[in-house]
Amino acid sequence: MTSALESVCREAGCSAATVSRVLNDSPLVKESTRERVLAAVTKYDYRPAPAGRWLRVQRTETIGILSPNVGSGFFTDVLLGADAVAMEHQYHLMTAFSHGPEDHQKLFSRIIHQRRVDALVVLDLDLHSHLLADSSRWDMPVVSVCRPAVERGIPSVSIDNHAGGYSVMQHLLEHGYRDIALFTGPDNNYDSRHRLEGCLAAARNAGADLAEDRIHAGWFTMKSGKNLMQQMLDSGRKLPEAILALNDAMAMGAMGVLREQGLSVPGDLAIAGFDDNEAADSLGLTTIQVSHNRMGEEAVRLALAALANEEVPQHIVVPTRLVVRRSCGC
Amino acid sequence: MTSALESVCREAGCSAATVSRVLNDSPLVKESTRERVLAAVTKYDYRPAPAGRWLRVQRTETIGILSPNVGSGFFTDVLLGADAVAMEHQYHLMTAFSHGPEDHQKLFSRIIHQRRVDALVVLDLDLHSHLLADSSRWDMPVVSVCRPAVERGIPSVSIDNHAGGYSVMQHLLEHGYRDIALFTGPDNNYDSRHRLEGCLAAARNAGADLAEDRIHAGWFTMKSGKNLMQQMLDSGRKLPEAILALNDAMAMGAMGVLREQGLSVPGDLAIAGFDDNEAADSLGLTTIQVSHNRMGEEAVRLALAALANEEVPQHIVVPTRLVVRRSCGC
DNA sequence: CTGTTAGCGCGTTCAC
DNA sequence: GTGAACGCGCTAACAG
Repeated sequence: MTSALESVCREAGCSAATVSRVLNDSPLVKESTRERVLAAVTKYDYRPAPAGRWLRVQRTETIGILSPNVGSGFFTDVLLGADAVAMEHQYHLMTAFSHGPEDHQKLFSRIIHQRRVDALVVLDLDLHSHLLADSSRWDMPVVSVCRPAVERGIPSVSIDNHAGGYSVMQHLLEHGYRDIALFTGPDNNYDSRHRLEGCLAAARNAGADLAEDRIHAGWFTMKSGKNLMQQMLDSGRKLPEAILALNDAMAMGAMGVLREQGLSVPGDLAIAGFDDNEAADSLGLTTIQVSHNRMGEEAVRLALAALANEEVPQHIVVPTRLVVRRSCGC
Repeated sequence: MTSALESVCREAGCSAATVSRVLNDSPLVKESTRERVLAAVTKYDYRPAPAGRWLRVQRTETIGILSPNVGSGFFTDVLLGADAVAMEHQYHLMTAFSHGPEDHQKLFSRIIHQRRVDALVVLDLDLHSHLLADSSRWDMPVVSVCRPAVERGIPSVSIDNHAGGYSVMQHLLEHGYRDIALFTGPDNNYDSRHRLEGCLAAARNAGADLAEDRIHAGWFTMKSGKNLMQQMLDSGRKLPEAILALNDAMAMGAMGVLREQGLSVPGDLAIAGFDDNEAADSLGLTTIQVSHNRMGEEAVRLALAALANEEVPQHIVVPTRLVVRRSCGC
């Protein structure tokens, strides 16, 4: 059988090794030879099969991206940033989604243990699970996004949840609101906890006390925002002056219920969120903006640096920014 | 060097060939041997390196997914459906994004010509570009999502834009609205054209004529929805009774402007969209729902079928559904 | 500078 | 049923 490579060798009058050198930009090739080879490569439209290279160099030059969180624009934004950086470095991304915590194990073994990729970026997975137990045996760089896991020796990229919580709370306080209700995420949720701490710190600094029974835990979903709002209305208790939802999805859910009840935002009640998701602008929602794009970029940079055996910072914090719209009363 | 495979062979007292047979579920292995091998595999945690397999079988068992459209939940939904089906069949997805039309060429050559994947699902790319010229030479199954390319011999998955346009328009007409403005996408946009045709058909059937100067072309972005709405207000012309935006993003933009101007929806003006995106529910937007998930699933099914040399349908149309909320006046 | 050789780790004959 | 031998396509090491 006459492969394309053989044809190229014949045409260029050289061996396969030289063709390989030319295609890999080796400096050890005479200019005239290089030109002959490139001409032959073009003529026969020769493209090296990557599997051969993979086998030889023991690398796939592919980065996997694993995520449970695909319902919102968040994932998509991170992915786009990650893709851009991977692209620059001739790397590819492979995506995989866990369809629930039970799936993690299966995914990890398929992706990590099969060594189908060189490094792994993990989005928002609970790395404190048993999977982490043998992280040292993975023998593969893993970067965590949104779940700092420094104590495990896993570099991570996260956002400044504390500062974000602080500044949005501070803004509401500056409006003069004192009776502020908080819709948090699950108690054990990393983002929720840190955002909450930021809020409480801001309240403390302003000499405002947040009543414990004004803190309501939800699930960071639109539906749970709806539920919390509905419960608050049903309780018959006086409404707070403002609601601070620790993510936009819950804020959106709450706004939906208020709209249905004929209550106006911010007329009857101010609202603020956290995330600055796609809908925030059209809803006029005051919120905290995070560059998800940037998170993806930093994550891939960390992964690539680790692959190159460079020193990598253990933890990159991407800054947040308050975006003031009308829902807070501005 | 003592590889994990050698250890397994020694432990199980057999050759590498038998280990391979066991791991590939070959029926030609005695049960007792199989058990010994599996035990050894577990003991040494042996996992075949895929690169060797890829090289041997000339397949990567990976499906690439290529998309320019990552700003909304749409992409994410399709990806999730695609992932689920790929997963079932032990396939992986590799993602790549074109950052503008100039990029397509580069991406195609990296992904298709390098044969890094076995098949390619292309989202929403303009396949009528010059890239299609040599589609027959790709020698790789390509499935198009959102851009039927039957005439090119490329199977595709798309939504029933015509029926969707028809039913949402019909609904507005049933409300009694006659002066209806349309916000369309770019004139050359496939979805926009077909949705528009559906709308016009519905109007025709109802004996309602749509004035040409009530049809405004935008860019399917929130911003362009804002602009069109603002222009309409600035023109001083009497507002229409309803606005039908041919995607939700533009409807959201329009609603944002109306809110700023103190106009109420549907009080002063009814609005409907198309897509049923994430924010549609909280905005109370009447719209057309499409199962993006399903599109991803069908696309991967088509790709896998083509890889198995099965007969594949040339065109799968995913149905749409009218979702009635409050913005239309219901 | 270039060619020859060898081997990456599998799956697959073809003997036995 | 099983093992030995081969080769997938490429690149690193060494020789010249």
